[in-house]
Amino acid sequence: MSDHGSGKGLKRAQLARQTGCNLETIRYYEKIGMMPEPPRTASGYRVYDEAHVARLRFILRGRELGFSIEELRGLLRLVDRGTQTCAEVKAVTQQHLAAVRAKIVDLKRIEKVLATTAAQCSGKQVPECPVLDALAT
Amino acid sequence: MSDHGSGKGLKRAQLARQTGCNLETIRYYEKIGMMPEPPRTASGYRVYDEAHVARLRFILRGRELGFSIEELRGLLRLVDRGTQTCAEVKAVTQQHLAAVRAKIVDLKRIEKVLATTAAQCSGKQVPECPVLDALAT
DNA sequence: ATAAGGTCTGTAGCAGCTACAGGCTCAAGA
DNA sequence: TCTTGAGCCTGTAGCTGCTACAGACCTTAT
Repeated sequence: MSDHGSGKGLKRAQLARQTGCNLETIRYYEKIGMMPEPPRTASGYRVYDEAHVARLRFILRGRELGFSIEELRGLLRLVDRGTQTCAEVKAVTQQHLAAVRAKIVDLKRIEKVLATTAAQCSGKQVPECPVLDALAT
Repeated sequence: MSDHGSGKGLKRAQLARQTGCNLETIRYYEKIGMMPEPPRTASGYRVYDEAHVARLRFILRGRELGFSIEELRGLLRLVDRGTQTCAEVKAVTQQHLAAVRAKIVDLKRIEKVLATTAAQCSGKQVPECPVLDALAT
């Protein structure tokens, strides 16, 4: 009763390899309901198909773009419902885009402080340091 | 045997107010060794002085600038040793600056993808959406 | 005397994974 | 056939940096 890999199904490690996802993360996404529970072999091994590959790719790509799990859950709900509209998806995306832009602004502010402060450092073997002064402010 | 607030010492809530730090975070910083254990009143209340205020401000400012706890621990070790040099501090700072810049680059890339994709959305009540296509890629 | 507030402790929770330990199962070699 | 080693299974603990309780004590005001 062996179910060795010549059929169409993928085992977890194969899915991981195909998508570049960490092995354990796949199980995690299943646990939190982002990935559907796949069918199992008689001995309990998970068996994935192309739809699983596509969904996992979707999730990973979304994460790469910085969507939170909750945001992705929202998008996936729309997709799963099958009645999503471009308008709905666009709204989620633009909200996320705004958050990304805000983060960029924040980091640029930080960058400026760090850069100008570090530029004032003598870099010498002396105890006085403008960075410490800046932090002590 | 009351130790009410007319002396120089601050209680935890007062330190929190003076620094803008969350009440519980102070205890957390103590637990992880970022803040020294302050003296206590006879009944066990923590009593802080100006040095504690300065140190907490240092930590909070560092966090604001995105230094990790470990990075700050490094800086504080240098400071506590009392023999830090400008060169040492500068090294930590520039390393962090590089990380911040890398994050900015990353977010800008993300921003571009999101912006250009969202710009292609019709925003209509139709199921097709370029964002979903982009995610499915 | 008592009620309301502050403080104390330890512990659990958040995001988003990642990494075990301990036990099956499976394919292949001796 | 037996055994070895890899792979899979489960549950749970760890990571970062907090934040928020619960339940017990202390302090202050009335």
